[in-house]
Amino acid sequence: MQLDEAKEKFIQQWGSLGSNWGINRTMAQIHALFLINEELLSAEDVMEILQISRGNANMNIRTLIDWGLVYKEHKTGERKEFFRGEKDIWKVTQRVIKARQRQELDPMLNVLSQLQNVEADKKNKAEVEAFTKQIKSIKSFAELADSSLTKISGSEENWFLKTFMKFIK
Amino acid sequence: MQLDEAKEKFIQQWGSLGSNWGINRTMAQIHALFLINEELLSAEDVMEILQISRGNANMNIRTLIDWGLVYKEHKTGERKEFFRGEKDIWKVTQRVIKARQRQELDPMLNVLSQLQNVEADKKNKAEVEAFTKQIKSIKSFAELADSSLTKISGSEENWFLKTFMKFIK
DNA sequence: ATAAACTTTCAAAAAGTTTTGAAAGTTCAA
DNA sequence: TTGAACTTTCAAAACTTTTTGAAAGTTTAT
Repeated sequence: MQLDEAKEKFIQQWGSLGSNWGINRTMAQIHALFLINEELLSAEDVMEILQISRGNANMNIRTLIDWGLVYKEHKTGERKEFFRGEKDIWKVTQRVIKARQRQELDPMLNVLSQLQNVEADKKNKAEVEAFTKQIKSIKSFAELADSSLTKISGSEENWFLKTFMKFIK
Repeated sequence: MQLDEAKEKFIQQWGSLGSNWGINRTMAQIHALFLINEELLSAEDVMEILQISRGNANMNIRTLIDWGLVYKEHKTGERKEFFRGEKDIWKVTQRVIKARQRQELDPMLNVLSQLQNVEADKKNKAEVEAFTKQIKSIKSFAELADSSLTKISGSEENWFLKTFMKFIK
């Protein structure tokens, strides 16, 4: 396979992976581009390489910066902003976990807490009890997942490798 | 909060969680309904409770059965098919992991393998080397994730609890 | 203070995904 | 074998999300 073809294929695959996981395709594609691109790129470069509009490129680069997956950089003598990607796939994983944990798990835990307080009356006592029990079990699990993810996203790669290497036997 | 309101809220939240993670909203809502519903339900019941069409209900119930999150059951004397949900949130997690691993991680690993064989020529030797190195590192990580997930999805809840309890300190 | 060079926003358009419901298919009791 | 009772399919419609690009905003060198 030729290098250009391989790059294209990687970008497409990463894009479709993202889009299957609720991350917009273009954002994932821009991220893929930065993962395999050694040079600094401007917003304009990204627009050209991926054939996307200015607004789209800008918005998604901003989000990638927010997530800590892309860094802003200045070339001396240039007005334009340049960007480079975080290349370390372990750091990438940690930052994606962090962003999505805040976005999804936190609101879920919030709702689950609210749902633990359901009023019962004579008629539906048993049903309310069953509901409350199930919500409690889901909430406990979500809390376990939450702290596991927090631990993972705050730890050194080395710790992770050691732990998981052991644990996958 | 009243029970009905709480159920409704849970179904909505589970639906939006699903839809943020690339699982269609209705499928997640049907799943939520089965998570908190003790009785057997027919396709018709699901249609009525969630106010969705026959085709939609049928298609998503089938997928939930495929994933191992809903079971088909027969009531004696009834022609109609009835369904009940898997209630154990740990089993639910394992089965979701398995389904999505097959759907997403396997194709990704596949593409990454292909991308390791890029032809270099005089001109772009260094660039090809950098690309191959990065792909290799992404692939190693994906393989680690894959085996971790396989281990998790094949293990007992108890093992999981013990391991993670220890590990979150 | 100006204007050139850039970045950001946002409403409308396009693209993508999900849902509907009528029609086709299947199953089962008689 | 029939037909009633159900399940499944699929093309079109509805809905949701993403993308565009022109206009507004910002920054910087002079």
